[in-house]
Amino acid sequence: MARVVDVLVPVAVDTAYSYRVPAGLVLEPGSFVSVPLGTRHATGVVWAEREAGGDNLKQVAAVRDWPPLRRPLRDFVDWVARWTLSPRGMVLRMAVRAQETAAPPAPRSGVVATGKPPARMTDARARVLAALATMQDPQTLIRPPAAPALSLGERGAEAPPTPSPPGGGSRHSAATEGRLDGRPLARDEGAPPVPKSALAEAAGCSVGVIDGLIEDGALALVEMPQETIGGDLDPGFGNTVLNADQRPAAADLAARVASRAFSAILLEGVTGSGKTEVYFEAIAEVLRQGRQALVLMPEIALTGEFLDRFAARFGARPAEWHSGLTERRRERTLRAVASGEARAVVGARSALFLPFADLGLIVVDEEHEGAYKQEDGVIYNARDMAVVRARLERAPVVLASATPALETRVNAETGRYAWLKLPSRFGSATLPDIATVDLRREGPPRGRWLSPKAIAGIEAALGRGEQALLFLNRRGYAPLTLCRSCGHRFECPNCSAWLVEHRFRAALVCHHCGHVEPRPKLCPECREADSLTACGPGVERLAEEAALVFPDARTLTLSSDFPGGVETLRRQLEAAARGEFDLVIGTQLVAKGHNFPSLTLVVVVDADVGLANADPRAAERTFQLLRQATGRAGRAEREGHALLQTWQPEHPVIQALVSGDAERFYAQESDQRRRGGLPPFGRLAAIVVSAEDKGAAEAHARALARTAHAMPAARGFRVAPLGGLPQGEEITLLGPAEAPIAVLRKRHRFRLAAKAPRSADLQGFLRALLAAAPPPRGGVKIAIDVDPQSFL
DNA sequence: AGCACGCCGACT
DNA sequence: GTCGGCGTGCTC
Repeated sequence: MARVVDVLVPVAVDTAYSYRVPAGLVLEPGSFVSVPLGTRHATGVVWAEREAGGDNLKQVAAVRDWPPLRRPLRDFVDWVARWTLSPRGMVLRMAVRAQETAAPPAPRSGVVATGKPPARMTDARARVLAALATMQDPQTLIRPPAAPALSLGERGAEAPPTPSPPGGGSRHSAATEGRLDGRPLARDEGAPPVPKSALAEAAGCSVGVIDGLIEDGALALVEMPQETIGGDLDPGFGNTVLNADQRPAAADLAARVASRAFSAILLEGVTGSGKTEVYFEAIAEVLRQGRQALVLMPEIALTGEFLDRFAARFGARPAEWHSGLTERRRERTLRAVASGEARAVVGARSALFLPFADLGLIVVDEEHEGAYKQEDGVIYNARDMAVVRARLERAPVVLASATPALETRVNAETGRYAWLKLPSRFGSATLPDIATVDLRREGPPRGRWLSPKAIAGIEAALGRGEQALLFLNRRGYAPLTLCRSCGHRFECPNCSAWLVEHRFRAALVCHHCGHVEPRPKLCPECREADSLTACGPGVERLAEEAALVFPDARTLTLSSDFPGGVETLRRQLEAAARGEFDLVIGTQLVAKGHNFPSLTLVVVVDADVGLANADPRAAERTFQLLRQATGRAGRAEREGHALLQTWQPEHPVIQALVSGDAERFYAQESDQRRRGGLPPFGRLAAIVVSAEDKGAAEAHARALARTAHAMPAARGFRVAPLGGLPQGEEITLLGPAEAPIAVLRKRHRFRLAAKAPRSADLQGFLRALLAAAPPPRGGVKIAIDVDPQSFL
């Protein structure tokens, strides 16, 4: 009887294929193998072994010498595939993509002095030798240039050396040497080698000069050990003094890590309460155990500040994982993660699929963030999948947030998650006091957006040498453009949303689908010239007003669509944090990005933005965003204030912000949603919607799409007739992470939405559904009973 | 996801 | 006459 293995291939198929194992080939579940697939070969993973014969099967072509995919990760792939209704191969693809695309690491080399004088001496050559002598002098040497503390690719080379922890210098080499794939290294006995590029920069010459010296025999090129990635972390490096709230929370988390068992914990703490320090203690415990920690971040691009804090606490930076890594760095990081060398990884949601050797903790920072949702391909919410992975790895998972998602709070209230609260700010800082400005009575004059109260507040803050933030979550110049003569409104041809004027770019832009058109001179409807009016403010327009009202203030306007990209944004945020600007104007990215030590006043220019959305989650979202934005004010010894400009000061969200009573707000909010027939939280559903006209149905579906959270494989479901609906109506079914997955039309027909997971499960489910309950006139309402935490 | 096969429009 | 568009269907 021939041996047979079932191999899952990273393509869009759900079943593992069977292959015959040639004699002498050693395979185990998790082994990476090359198998023939159609006309080509693919690298797949052995999912199961069998003894049964299969004579007409193709053969496994080869084994790859990659470390096998461990059981918990294989189980995770299966679980996520079922949950998201995706083919298992597509989920596997996410877990092995790194291996497939990564380039082998480039050998690192550096130069050392041979002591032999060069045949000819020039100015540049002298500078090189002098620079090398300085860089290799043990007196001036703080850390070798291969400093493992510097893990970020582009920055690694030029970043200043970090002081080494006491007794840490030798620890570094001990940690790096043993693990270099067994490759022999030309080790220099005394001075550490210096990379050519670094030496050239230090000497102020080109690499050519160094090559000349090597040619001459004055310098020698030697191989250097690879830098460590995410390793060399010291749990006792920068011990922090915790306050009375933090201490028990940190001890609780550390104990959970020590117990090596699964648990899910909501770590809820107001902005500035020191959540990060608390979960750092859990990471410290992971390091003491010699295991690995994963920290998920919603926006990895803007986490420079976090990396610095991490380095200050543990003596080195963690490994980073996100889409911006180069191929080589990706490969190095992957090896470090798989071998266990990388003890801590900070990453975007894709890091959840990394092949950790021994994962001891997952932290999901800012767990309420929408950025955790993957919206194409395999649709999932990384926050929920993190809980699943943690369970499979038998590790605790910490969900950290100042403003948890409603469903996470419900899970904490019902005891499904443990709940740690940090009620007060760190040190002497207190939460900012929040007041409203009633735009009906004390608003600005027509065409202006800053109320007298806001202006007075800003002037006072600037007068004291403090910073003020104007927060308006609306990009562009004006959200609506209309014709004064005929009333024509500019709408998007694709999605019927208003087109937003961007004056810097001289364009009208749809923020929904990205459609862009130039701003015309004439009204396209009535051909009238100069009749187009901008209505309402965006940050660009606010910047215009601020320049008028505060001509002397150093003002910075930030918006995610400004040219220059992430790097520019990061630099500007850092400059603002250093106090190089008096007045910062920005969209939600300033609410999240950074701490501003001298910021004492936040003016929310239009607190009603977002409240009018059809999105049933609008209130929750607005509460989270404004609480975060206003929380930027007041640090350390200075008191913070916030002003909310609003047309509806009595609105529950505004009231909750002013009173600071989050508890009551969350309670009201979940009550209200239950009464509105929305799925009770903690048991989220895929929803099929229906309404009078197609446009409204779609709008409603889209809004609900933002609310539903996940969908299991076709488990129990209920069908209820709506009745009395017009013929020809479309009904949209929502799936994992709130994506529309199918549109039901008329009677038994349905088509999958563009982004729908293409699994047999889903199609079979829909067919079964429609067969079991033929839609009544007009349509059906389908609620798929989903419990995203049903695994607990 | 790839990659084949397959059946209709404008080009060397 | 063929090169090539991307629609459909399959991969042990």
